[in-house]
Amino acid sequence: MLELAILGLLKEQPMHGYELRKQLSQKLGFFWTVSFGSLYPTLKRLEQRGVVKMHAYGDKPSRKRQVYAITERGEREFLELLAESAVTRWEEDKFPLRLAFFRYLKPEMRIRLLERRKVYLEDKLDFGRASLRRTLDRTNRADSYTVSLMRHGLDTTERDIAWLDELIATERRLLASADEQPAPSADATGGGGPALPDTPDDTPTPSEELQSQ
Amino acid sequence: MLELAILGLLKEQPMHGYELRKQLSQKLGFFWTVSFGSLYPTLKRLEQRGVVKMHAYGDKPSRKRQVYAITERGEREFLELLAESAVTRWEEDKFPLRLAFFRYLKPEMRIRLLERRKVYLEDKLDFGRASLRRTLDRTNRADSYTVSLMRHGLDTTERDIAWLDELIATERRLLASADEQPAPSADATGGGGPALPDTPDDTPTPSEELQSQ
DNA sequence: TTCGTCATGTAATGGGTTACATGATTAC
DNA sequence: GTAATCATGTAACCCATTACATGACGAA
Repeated sequence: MLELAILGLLKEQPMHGYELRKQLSQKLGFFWTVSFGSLYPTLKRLEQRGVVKMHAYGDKPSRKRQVYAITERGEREFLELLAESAVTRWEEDKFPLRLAFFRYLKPEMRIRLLERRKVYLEDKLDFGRASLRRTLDRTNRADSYTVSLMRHGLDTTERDIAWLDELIATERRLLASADEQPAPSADATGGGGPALPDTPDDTPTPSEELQSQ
Repeated sequence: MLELAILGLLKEQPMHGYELRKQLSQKLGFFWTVSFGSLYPTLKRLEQRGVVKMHAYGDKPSRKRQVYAITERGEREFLELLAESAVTRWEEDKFPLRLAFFRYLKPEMRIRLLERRKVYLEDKLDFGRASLRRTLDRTNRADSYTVSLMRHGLDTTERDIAWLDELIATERRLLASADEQPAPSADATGGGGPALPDTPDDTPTPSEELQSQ
């Protein structure tokens, strides 16, 4: 989780730890934060693994500032992490982070991940509905708090799925319009409202990234 | 988290570990599960702390079955845990569990907790809105996935708050009607639809539990 | 001069997980 | 007889946290 986030941010530009954390709080902070006690050791681990490399500024022990940059190996690992590979406990909390870096994936892969997520949520929904039914059957006077909680949970999951459906639909439209006119020029997405322009801030090409190897 | 859940379930009836986990999956499983590797050590810890006590059935090393029951100290600690005390990282994931045991709290305490939760969610909402604004301002073409994610997150939080408001309103109504006729008899909640009957399955008194000391 | 924020780190702890190991009992 | 489920546990690990420690720099 942390590793993916670090690599994703360093991909945009080299940074030192403190700055990294600030960006993390600003860009991903609305659903996740990290402490320094976790960040610094992780950076060292990443450096030893060779996915980032560090350059220290400031000769004195004071005024030190260790700027990290992503390496080529790092770029590769980032994409692997992002796309799937070591996926344990698939989602629930990790998914938003993935989505935040979706622009680095090919549309096909995006759709694949979105649909996987959907399957997961639908399973959750089924399980939740079964739980609710069981709870209501088990006794004529089920605990009202639990019931309310379950209903609200089901509600939320349903909305999550609907949201996913929108994302998937948009993605498909994008894919279709890209097929029509294979020229990778800008504003090919059409005018409509909630389209996904798919253009990052200050990062590589909008249409044809991914898969360094 | 686990401890609260264990105490809450043992409060209903004594059980052995395996059974405990099954109940956990059935009753709270729609938002949380535990592995045995976590459950058994926790039970031992709880026993050493004196909040549960164990009675082993089956003399041979085989056919063993260790039934745990909550102690009086356990009852006290349970209520403390449930009501607040050591509240770090207040909520987000712990709140649903609390709610599942809300019937053991006095209405006043319930309202207090619900409102605290609401404050937390409102802060989150403010923070989220600020993040979104910042993201949209920072560049004319913000990353659409992040934006969509943020909007959906805000949406979800808003609905969470609305749900909380309902719970709070119901709770207040309950409190008001209890004030009118101080007799703690049944069906004093009124007829209406989404009222909270507040009656557990096979647990103590419906209106006047809590605060053993 | 004191406070906030920049900047980096360590140590202890928390709260779980997965994988492994063991063995009895029940259902097919 | 064999597979699923009942039943308990241990060891290694994961991924984070909090609390602590250090020190420079800029602004009030």
